[in-house]
Amino acid sequence: MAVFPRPPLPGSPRSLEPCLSCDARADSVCNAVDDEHLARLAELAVVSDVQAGQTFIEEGDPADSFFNLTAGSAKLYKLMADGRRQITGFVAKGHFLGLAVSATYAFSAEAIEPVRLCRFSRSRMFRLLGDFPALERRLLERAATELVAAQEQMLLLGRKTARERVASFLHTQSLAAPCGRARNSIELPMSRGDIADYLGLTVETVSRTLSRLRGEGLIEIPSATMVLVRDPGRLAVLAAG
Amino acid sequence: MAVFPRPPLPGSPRSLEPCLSCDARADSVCNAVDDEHLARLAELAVVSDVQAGQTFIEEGDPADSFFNLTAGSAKLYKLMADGRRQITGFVAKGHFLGLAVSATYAFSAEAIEPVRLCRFSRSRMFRLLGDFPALERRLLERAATELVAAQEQMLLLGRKTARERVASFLHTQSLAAPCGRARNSIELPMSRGDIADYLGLTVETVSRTLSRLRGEGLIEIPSATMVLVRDPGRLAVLAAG
DNA sequence: CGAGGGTTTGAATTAGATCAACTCTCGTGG
DNA sequence: CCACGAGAGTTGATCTAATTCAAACCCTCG
Repeated sequence: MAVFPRPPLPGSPRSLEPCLSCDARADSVCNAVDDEHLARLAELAVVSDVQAGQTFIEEGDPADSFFNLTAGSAKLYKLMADGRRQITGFVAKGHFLGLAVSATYAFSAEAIEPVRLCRFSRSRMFRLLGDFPALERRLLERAATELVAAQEQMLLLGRKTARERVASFLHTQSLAAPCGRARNSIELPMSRGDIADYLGLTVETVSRTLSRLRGEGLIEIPSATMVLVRDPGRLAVLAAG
Repeated sequence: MAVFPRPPLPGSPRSLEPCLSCDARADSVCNAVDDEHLARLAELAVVSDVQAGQTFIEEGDPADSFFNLTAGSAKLYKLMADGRRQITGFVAKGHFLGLAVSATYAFSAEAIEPVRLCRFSRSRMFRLLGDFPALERRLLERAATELVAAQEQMLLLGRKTARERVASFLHTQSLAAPCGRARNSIELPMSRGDIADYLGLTVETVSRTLSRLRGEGLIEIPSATMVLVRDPGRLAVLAAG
């Protein structure tokens, strides 16, 4: 459970400080803006906290804001009328949200762990973007990166077996590990249900598949939220099909 | 079979003309550049033609070029080692390709119908982009649009039934119809195999599902490459699940 | 006319879903 | 401290949607 040293006061006077000292800055598009101009960005940002389990973007709502996630983690998803859900991604510190061109959000977002985020007015942000080409470039790079990830996920969802999907997921998670964590140790803040909805499977299949991988000595599962990769090589091979 | 009035001569002197008179310009990111500056763009463009069935981007190859598709249509896809294929999108006139941030292409591209395309050196293009913020903005918009489409496709691949997938595909195709075509008439330049690899299904399932939709009076199939939507409303409902 | 794609249809098979039971964990309160 | 309950996770048995295997059926083109 993350604890925030500086609980945000809604409507509190904005200052440059939160941006300069933001520990998500290095991972974020914001670091395309140098210290001296950061104030322009900071005065647009409204910081807010979101509890675990709370939805902070609702698909179909007017897309007024950009978001920058500065702490915690969240899931992005789309829902069908009957409740079927597809999680399109998990996002962590430094991730930028709300690039949508349309007037409404194309997905929902819900905090998995307590989240802190910077909210920017879309219209003001767009105006600002004109003055910061480096920032815009960074956004373009991010979008391109996400597009590549999305294509990889389409391959997974369209063509991989359950086994390959779970292996791919573990493989990707182990690569995306925040540095300074034990090698081959994967933290899974999301539930099995979330993993299932991300991989286009059911909870049961995810659970069974994990158990089987454990039975084969590829991984260990010391607790439900932690996986140790015993054999990264074989896992990678499995993931690739 | 499209016939090009002006067969490109490789190495032919580049002029502004091909850009000014390009009939893909209206659909393309290029129209963010006004007439007087178009020359800057034109001098970077190398026009080339690609036959149907020919691959013009190979996954894993060095990503040296951007492409702008000015005629014809193509499929983008990823392959697994054993030949499984996921088509991540079909692209037509006006589509921009090759935004990848990494040093290599993340997907392959193959012409479905004869394709004409403008090739731009990535490095030169990026340099140029600095002088044309409107162009860069347009790229960002495109990327965002594609990201939204990709999320929709993930929902389809992860959570929709075969019936819903085929209905969604027909629905989307009917919306993306080039204007000036008969309402409710869908041209399908791609094969059943391509559709299957796009929807994460087999050829047989696609064929069976189409037949069933026809049996139910939702569509007509006057030829393999043409579908008439009899009941767009019910199709849309089906597509949504 | 016949060869060879692409497409359609049918029968058998199976990976994963569904349904159902059980376990584990963890927080609450007696 | 332990009993209890609720939710998440696991495991087993059955079922089914879609795949696989197999056989026509078309078009198109030489």
